[in-house]
Order: sequence, then structure tokens, then C-alpha cells
Amino acid sequence: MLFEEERKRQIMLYVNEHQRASVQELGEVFQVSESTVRRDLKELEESNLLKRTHGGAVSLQNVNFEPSVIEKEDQFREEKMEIARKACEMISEGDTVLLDAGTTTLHLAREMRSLSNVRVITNSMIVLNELKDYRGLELSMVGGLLRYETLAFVGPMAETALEMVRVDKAFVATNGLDLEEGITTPNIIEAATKRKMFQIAKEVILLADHSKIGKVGYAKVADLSEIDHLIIDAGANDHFIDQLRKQGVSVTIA
Amino acid sequence: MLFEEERKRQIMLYVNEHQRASVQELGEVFQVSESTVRRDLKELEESNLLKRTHGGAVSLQNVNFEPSVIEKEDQFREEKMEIARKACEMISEGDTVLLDAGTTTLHLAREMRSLSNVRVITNSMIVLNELKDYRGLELSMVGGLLRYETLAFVGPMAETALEMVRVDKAFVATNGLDLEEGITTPNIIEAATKRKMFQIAKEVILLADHSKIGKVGYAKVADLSEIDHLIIDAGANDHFIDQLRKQGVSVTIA
DNA sequence: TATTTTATGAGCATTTATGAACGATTTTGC
DNA sequence: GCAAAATCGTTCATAAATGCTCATAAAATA
Repeated sequence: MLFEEERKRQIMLYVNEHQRASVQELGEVFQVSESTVRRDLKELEESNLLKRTHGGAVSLQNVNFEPSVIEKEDQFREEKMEIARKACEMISEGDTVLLDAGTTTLHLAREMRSLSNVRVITNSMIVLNELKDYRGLELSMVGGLLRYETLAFVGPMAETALEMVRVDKAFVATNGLDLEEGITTPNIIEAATKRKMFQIAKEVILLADHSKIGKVGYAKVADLSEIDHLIIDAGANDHFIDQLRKQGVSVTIA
Repeated sequence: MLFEEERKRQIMLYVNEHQRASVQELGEVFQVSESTVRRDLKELEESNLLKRTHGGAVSLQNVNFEPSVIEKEDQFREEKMEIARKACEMISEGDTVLLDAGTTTLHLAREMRSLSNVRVITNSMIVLNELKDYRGLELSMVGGLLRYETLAFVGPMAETALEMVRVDKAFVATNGLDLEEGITTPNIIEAATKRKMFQIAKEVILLADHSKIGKVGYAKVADLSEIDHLIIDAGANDHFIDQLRKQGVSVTIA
């Protein structure tokens, strides 16, 4: 017979492996009553290790699995809009700005509709679509290979195109943001494109909601100290923000 | 049987994949009643993951670059479709092809949906939009400055991007086609981009309907002898075609 | 060993998910 | 513009799943 902690760990592993499991199934597998399974699942859910459903539980998607473009938009929508609003305030007339692909930058694009005399360059099809009807902006696109998952253009062609320009401000999105591991994303080609963005920008402004903190993806983009500015929602923990400020990054709480 | 959360997620993916789905269809696919489908759709709509309609739901993921405006001015539609069909026959498996912006190349893009293992590169937003859901094709985009009139990318960034690749076949469109003046278009920046296309292609295939014959635009793209192949509709006069063949251009009548 | 704390499972009232029924609303066909 | 058909939202019944309580057993502590 397993100890409680041991069993909970096994349940978590089981659910992650099978993507899903019913209460009954778990009860049989681990030889405990359904009451116990429910208690365990409740605690595992509170620790964010899985998601309970009626009848059982499903695995949480990890950082290396990219949810579809729209699904991402749904999470922390309000927070992202706040972040976008703060970001938009940082854009001055006459600026040339670079917008990375991502739902937060999409919100930023929407905010930017009220601006004029701003030059925009992006590698995101969705951002382009959002801005293409606004003649107050001069719109350029970074070409390259289309990544279906994010509808962004990446790869060597994108990097060469980025090398041709210099921008005042680059608004970059990320999947993972960690004190140790820095800025990471699930895709290595996308990471290279983001890295190039860091190089060509006078000022790099990272947009991230608090859910990104502590997440580490497969491919490293940059160290935290390479960011000039971070805009994050109020859900971020103070310790993280203090550490970041110590590294010379100015932080805005949206 | 799926858990509620799982089913909702699957429904969202299904609708995004198929662009649309009816309540009945979803009920059959996921083996639940229509009541349940409606409940799920309601919640998914509240989370901004899709849009409900009478009878079902549609995807919001569609980033649509309405070709309608451009297509309305589409004269000689039938002829262009014939030309596109002939052009598509010239593409072999494994080819890398370049598609210029224009209504004829848009028709070609639609024809190409049935192909697989073909690499496509284009500077046209509309062509890209047409092909972006077909995973059988590897899709690259030439970036640059957006020309609102044609929804094509042009300029130095486009030319630099083109320089990075070599293609087997370039399908180029034109506004003017004249025995004396060669190939011409109204816009000088667009002409420069087309000229670059000529340079990087092993084989240049010009797509034109007979209305273009005798027209001369402001900016010269190339001489007629620089084309390898012309595909034109049956409305073209014989004298013109004879002269072209004398210059070493092979001609296909669609 | 005695006592307290913790983990577990069974019983039961409550909640939730679901499908069917039916009147209300919208779309379609003429 | 109207009638028929399709679709929708609401209500209700039901079966399954859940949370809660409590008794008991096991483990920890004194």
C-alpha cells in the first residue's frame, strides 16, 4: 500500500500520461475508495497539477504544448488588455515599433488604432490583419516561413528582414519567464526570431501576464537582464518583480 | 465517453478546423444530445472561443483578407481561371514555386489546393490567405511594405527576401504586354519587385489574359524575351503569339 | 500503554450533467 | 408577406458524481 503523498504523485503522473482519468479508474488502479481519489484530486487541482472534471480529471497542458492561437486569447483576457493599454501609452508620435506575434500584442494592435504617424513592423499575420485598414500607420511585414500554430512568420528570411531595420521599441511576447532560465518559448526557430528582435530594438519591452512567471520552455530567447522594460499584470508576485528590478529592468504593473 | 471539459475543447478544435459546424453534426460526432451541444457552444462563445450562429457555430480564427474588393473588378474571370488551370498543370511534385500578386495568381492558388509536397513563396496577402489552411504546402511569405491597392508586399525588404531563395518556377502577373515595350506595370516599386522575381527563377511563367496585349504601363519590368513561358487565353491574336514564339517564348493557349 | 492526530471508506443529502419535452423564435420557401 | 419548418431556450426529470459527516482504523505522540 502506498503512502498518501506517494499515491498523489502517482495519480498526477497517471493523469498526465493518459491525458485523462476517471475517478473510478483511479480508484481501481490505486486500490483506494472513490472518496480518497476525490480528496487527492482536489488537492492536486489546488496545486495546479491537473484539472478536475465531473467524473475525473484531465491533464493540464504544459508550456511546451502550444494551445491554438485563439485559445490563448481566452486566458487572462482582462489582464492582457490592461497590459496592452499600458504598452500603448509608451508609444510616442513618430516612433517605429516592432510587434511580435501573440495575443497580448494583438490587443496592443487594437489599442494602436487611435495612434497616427507611427511606423509599425510585425511578423504576425493576425496583427497585420488588425491594422491593415488603418491608414494612419505605415505598415511593414516581416516575411518568412509561416508557423501555423501562431500564424507568425519565422526563420532565416524573417531574421534577414529584421536585420534591415532598426526600431525604437520592440514589444515582445513570451511563453516562459523565469528568474533562473530567463525568457523561453517552446519553438527553437521562433526563439531565434525573437532574439533578432532584441538586437534591432533600441528598447525591448516584454509583455507578459503573471501566468508566464516560473514557466520554462524548450528554447531560450534571452536573459532577463536583456529586457529594458517589463509590463505585467497585478497578479505577479512581489519577490519576482523585486528581483527583476535589481537586475536593472524597469517594471510597470498594469 | 468524454468529460465535459474534454468535449468542449474538442468541439472548439472541431469548429476551428472545419471553420463551421452545425449543432446536429456536433451532436453526432461527439455522441451527445443537441441540448448539450447548445450548452457547450454557449459557454464556448462566452469564452470567445467561437461564434454561435443559427444552426451551429463558426470559427473566429479566420484571419480574412477579403479578396472580395479586388475580385469584384475581376474581368475575364473565366479566361483567368482557364489560365490558372493550365498553370497548375505545369507544377510538379517537389517544386518550389513563386506566386506574384494578382487575380490570376489567386485563381492559381485555389487550383493548387489539391497539390502536395510543393513549396510556395508569395508576396501577396490574398494568395497567402487562400493557402494558409492547406498543410500539404510549405508556405513562405515575402515581407515588405504593404501596398494597400494590391495587398501585396513590395520594396527593399521584399527584394532582399527574394534574393535569399531560388525557385523552380515563378508565376508572374502583369498589367501591360507589348511587342515593343515588353512587360510593364503602373507602379515603379512593384516593377522592381517583379524584376527581382525574374532573377531568382529558373523558369519565368507569365500569366496574362488577352486584354493585357498592347497595353503599356509606366514602369518597365522586363523584355518579352526574358520570359520562358506565357499562358494566355484564346482571345489573344495570332500575330502577337507568332511574334512571341519567334523570340523564343513558348506559349500555351488556355 | 494511553492519547491524540491523521487517513480512509461508507452512507446520505446535495449538486451537476444530461436528454427529452414544449412553447418561443428565427429562417426558409413560396 | 405569410405559413411551414427548423432551431432555440427553458423547464423538468433522472442518473451519476460530489461533498460532507461520521465511524473506524492506522499512525504518531506523549
